[in-house]
Amino acid sequence: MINPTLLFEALADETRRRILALLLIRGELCVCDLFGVLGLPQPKVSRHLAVLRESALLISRKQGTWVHYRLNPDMPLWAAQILSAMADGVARLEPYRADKQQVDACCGPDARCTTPAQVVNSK
Amino acid sequence: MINPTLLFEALADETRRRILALLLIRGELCVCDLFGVLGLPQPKVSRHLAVLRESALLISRKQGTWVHYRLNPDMPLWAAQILSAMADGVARLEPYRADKQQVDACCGPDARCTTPAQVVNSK
DNA sequence: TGCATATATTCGTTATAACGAATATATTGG
DNA sequence: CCAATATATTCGTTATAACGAATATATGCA
Repeated sequence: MINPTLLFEALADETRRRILALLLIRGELCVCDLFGVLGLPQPKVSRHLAVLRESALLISRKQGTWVHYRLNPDMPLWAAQILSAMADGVARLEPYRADKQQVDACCGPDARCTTPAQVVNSK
Repeated sequence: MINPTLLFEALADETRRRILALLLIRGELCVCDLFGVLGLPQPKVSRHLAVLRESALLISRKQGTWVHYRLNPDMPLWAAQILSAMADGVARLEPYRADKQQVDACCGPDARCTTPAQVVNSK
């Protein structure tokens, strides 16, 4: 299901690595959280999310107007190992480190975000 | 020393993944072995080897007119894990599978090649 | 020195991918 | 239905990267 060529093309872009690194920490984030934390224009983030979806690294879940992205849970071991090692490799570098602090500050250090979408979900 | 951006840009090209996968199996190969096994023009392979050298994934060792390439032994764990997982991901796919058979046929299933260079070395 | 072999590099072209700006779609609530 | 919000897509442009062909370099040997 996951193809090495698509996976490595996806990982060749820093914005996409930042998104993946955030989702490895967070589990799930909506588009507005992502472009808020990354400080990038929404269409840019949306296009990169489309690439990650097409490479089968991410899946999306639509809830009202919000779309939540998370890692594809049906990922082969080798692919999950690559993402995990990538996260190790970037953890101490900018802008990844700032991204992590940003998402912790915005949503707290725990697994789940308290974004508008999450507030809605919890009602 | 190894930088995630350069690493993932290097891995985004299939020829470079084929080279890395062969070196993970073989340990060390010279340029003539590589372009022989890959069935690609020598200048093309040489340019891709330069990219892999500049990304610090490979180091080269010159012996006479031959240049031997191998994985950089001073690679951080996360980078080595990515290469290892990449090899797992491609092992059953073409052209990687055929490359492995080709290099085994040409050099025997053991760690060292019996290329012209190797023959010279053993004298 | 001169030739042959192994490897590297340059050059001009072409394909690919990222971008900003603008716009489209879709869902919710009044 | 209309307005507001969240997300996605299109379009034209620009930057990047890969390519084939040709050439350069460097080493070994007669």
